[in-house]
Amino acid sequence: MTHTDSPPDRPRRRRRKDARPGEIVAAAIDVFVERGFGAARLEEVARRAGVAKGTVFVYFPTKSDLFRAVAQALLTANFEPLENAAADAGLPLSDLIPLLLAQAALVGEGKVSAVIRLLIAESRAFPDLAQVWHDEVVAKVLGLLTAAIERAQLRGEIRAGDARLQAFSIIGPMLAGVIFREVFRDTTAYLPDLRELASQHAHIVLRGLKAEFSDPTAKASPQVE
Amino acid sequence: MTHTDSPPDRPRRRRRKDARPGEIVAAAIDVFVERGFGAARLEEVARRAGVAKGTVFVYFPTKSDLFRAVAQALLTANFEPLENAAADAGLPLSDLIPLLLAQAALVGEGKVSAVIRLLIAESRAFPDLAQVWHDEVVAKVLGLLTAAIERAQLRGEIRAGDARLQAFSIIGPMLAGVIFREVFRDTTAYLPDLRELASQHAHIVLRGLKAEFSDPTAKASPQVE
DNA sequence: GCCAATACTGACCGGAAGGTCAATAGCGTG
DNA sequence: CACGCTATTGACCTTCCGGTCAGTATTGGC
Repeated sequence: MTHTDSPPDRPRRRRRKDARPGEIVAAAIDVFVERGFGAARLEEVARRAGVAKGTVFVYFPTKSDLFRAVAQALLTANFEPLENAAADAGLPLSDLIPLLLAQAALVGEGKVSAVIRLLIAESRAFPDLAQVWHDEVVAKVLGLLTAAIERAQLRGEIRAGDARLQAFSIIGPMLAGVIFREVFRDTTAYLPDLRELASQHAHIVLRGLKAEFSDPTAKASPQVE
Repeated sequence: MTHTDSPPDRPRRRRRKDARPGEIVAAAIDVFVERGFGAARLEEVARRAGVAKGTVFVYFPTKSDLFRAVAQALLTANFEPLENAAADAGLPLSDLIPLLLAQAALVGEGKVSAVIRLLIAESRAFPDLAQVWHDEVVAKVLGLLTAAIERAQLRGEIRAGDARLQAFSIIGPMLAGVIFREVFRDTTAYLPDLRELASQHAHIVLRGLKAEFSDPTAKASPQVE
C-alpha cells in the first residue's frame, strides 16, 4: 500500500513537468478501470501517481478531462493488433477470420476487457467519448472486415448477404466471450476459454458462410476433438 | 416534466403503504437505467415517484438496497421470453435457434439493452448482483441451450465440439448487436437491425454447425436477397 | 551562491447528495 | 366528530469530493 520509495536523501518534491502527465494518466487508468468514472477518486489517482491532488489539476483541468485522456490512452495502447489483423486485406476470409479471432482472443485476455466494460458503462455520460471510440476502433475494424467480406462475396468465396451483419456473426461471439469473462469473473466456475472459442467459432462461421458446398475436400475441423 | 396531477381537490399527501414500494422501484428503474448507479439521484427518484425523498428511505434503507430491488425487478420483468424460448427442449436445433434468436431480437429492442448496459457497468461494484443475474438469467439460458446442443450432437444433428462454446457462437452476435445499438445509439448512422441479424445469423450458424454435408436439399437461405 | 521563475503542494472551500428525524396530516375506529 | 396511529414529509445534518490558490521548494541561469 505505502509505496516503497523515499530513502531520506531524495527530495520529496521534484519538478518534472514533462513526465507528470504520463504518470498521472497511468495511475488514472488503473483507478478508472477499477472503479468506473463516478466512483474514481482523484485523490487516489494522485496518491498512486506519487503527486499531490493539486498537481493532477495542474495538468488536467477537470475530472472529465482526465477521463478523456485515459480513454484516449487506452484506445491507442490496446487496439492496434486488432486493426492490423483486420487490415490484412489481401487474405481470403478463410485465413483472415481465424487470424482475426485469434488476435481478438489474445487482446481480450489482457486489460482490454476492462476497457470495454468502461466504455459500455460510460458511453451515455460521455457521448463524445463514444464517438471517438466508434471512429477510431469500431468503425475501423468493422469497416475493414465488412470490406473484406464484400470482396469475398464478389469472388464467390462466401454466400451473399448483408456483409455488415455477417461481420457481427464473425466477431460477436468473441465480444460476448470477453464481456462474459469480465462480468462474471468472480461469479462462476465456468469461464469460456477465448482461444478455444476463437478457434472453434472460426470453423463454424466459416463453414456457415462458405458459398454453397463448394469444397467437399474440407480439411476436417482440426481441434474439435 | 412537472407531472400532471394535483387538481386542488386531491390531498397532496396520501397514505398507501402497500403501493409505494412498487411506485418507487418503477421510478428508480428509469433513473438508474438513464444515469447509472453513481449518477442517479434519489431526490429525482422521489420526484418521479411523486413522493418526498424521506419516503424513499422508509422503504429502502440505502441507495444500494434500492438498486438491488431495481435489478431484481428488471430481471424478473424482462427475461422470461428468452428462458421460455431456450426451454423448448424437444425442438431440433434447426428450429430452436431461429426461434431463440428471433426472441432475442425482440427482447433486445426494448429496454433490455439498457438493462444489460447497467449490469455490465455495475457488476464490479455489486458482485452479489452479478451473482444473481448469472444464476437467474445467464446460467439458465446458457444451460438450457447447451443441453439442447449436446442432445443435438448425440442425435447427429450437429457436429461435435464444446457445446458451451457453440452456445456462444449462437447467441454472441445477438449480444454484440444489442450492445452496439445501445452504446452507439447516438453516435453512428448505421445501427444493425436486430431481426435481420437474428434471421441471417441463424442460417449461418446452423449451416456451420450442421453435421457434415448431411442435407444437400437445404432450403436456400430465405431472405438474404 | 543568489535569484527569479515556476512546478508543486495541501489546506481550504462550496456545493451536492445520501441519510435522519421531529413534526404533520391522512385515515381508520369508536 | 374526535382521537390516536402511523405513513409521509422536508428541513436539516454530515460527509465526501471536485476544484482553488496562496505559499513553498526546486531548479536553471548567472
